[in-house]
Amino acid sequence: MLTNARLVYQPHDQVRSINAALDRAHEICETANVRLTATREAILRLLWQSHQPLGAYQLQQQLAKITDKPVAPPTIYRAIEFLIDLGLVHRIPSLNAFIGCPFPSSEHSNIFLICESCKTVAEIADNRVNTLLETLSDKANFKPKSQTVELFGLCPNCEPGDNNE
Amino acid sequence: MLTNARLVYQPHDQVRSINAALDRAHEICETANVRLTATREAILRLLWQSHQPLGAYQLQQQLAKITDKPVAPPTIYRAIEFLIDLGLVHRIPSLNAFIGCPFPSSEHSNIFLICESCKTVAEIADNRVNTLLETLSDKANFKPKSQTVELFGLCPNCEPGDNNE
DNA sequence: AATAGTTGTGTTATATTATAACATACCATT
DNA sequence: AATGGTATGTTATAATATAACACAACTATT
Repeated sequence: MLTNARLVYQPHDQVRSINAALDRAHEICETANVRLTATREAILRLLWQSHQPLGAYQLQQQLAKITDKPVAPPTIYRAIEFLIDLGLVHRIPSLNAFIGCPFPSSEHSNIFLICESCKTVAEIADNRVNTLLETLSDKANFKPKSQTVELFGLCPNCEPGDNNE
Repeated sequence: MLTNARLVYQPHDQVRSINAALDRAHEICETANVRLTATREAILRLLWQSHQPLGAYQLQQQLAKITDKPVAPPTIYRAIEFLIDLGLVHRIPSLNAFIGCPFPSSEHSNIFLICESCKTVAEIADNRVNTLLETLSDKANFKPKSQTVELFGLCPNCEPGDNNE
């Protein structure tokens, strides 16, 4: 099982992990022979900085603060699309929002743990889920291509009682 | 495993199954001591008739055809919310659309098989998925309350080659 | 059957999310 | 510096969803 739950739910060295991730993103773009432009990188950074998913218009506002040159929705959506195609960002359909993918490049199954209280989202990848879903699809003669799994509930920090030990 | 896949993917007696389902819906409402008004029932019927999920504005259009008295979005959304709360209808977040639940009242896990070609949606309920997701949540100290699982792919009728035998 | 309380709908306006269409700028290669 | 591809700017608008308040309809009790 692959997960960023510990990272998300506990304090850690944000800057360092983000820089490492950005390096990784640059590599990925180089390999794919596409450009991680300033706007795209800025949006990726914002999404990775936030453990809460951000909507397109939230991203627009945040960008405005940093770059003083306001950016219009189409640009935001185009950058997001670019990042999603590379597997660097995920869309969370039930929230109309986006979040940085903690383990890009790994083939995985997009299981999101969405905290209904603090809105924090962690991600899990687990092959057993894929396997099981494929088995079930098979029985229905359905050929799955991709999937989204969203769990709504309470993260350890918001769960009353025995918190994250 | 509970599923309506066969029903969705193969021709069957629509009218009869819908009437049975509506009877069931009336029962449920009676039990819950709430009212299945004309608008609500009409929307439920439309959703059950369609194996493709319908958006709120599509429902509005379809309703307009039947009732000649046009209904505004808030009414549509209110009816949908009502039906969702009763478990008679599901929202499919990635499509911003709604679909009738084939097995209301059963506690289940909302696994949607969404055909990318014909847009048909079948539903599966399977406890193993729930169990597995609960196990994974546990490891991350996450307490799940509800979930949505969406699979995108091809239904047997759209899958090239060996079709639904 | 009148009343009061609750629930449902009508109505208007508007918020929020997302995209279409076309123009311009940027960047790499020749 | 001309070309072709990629990225962004710009304007307008589509599509989805909700807020706020008024009115109507149903329900239960008198």
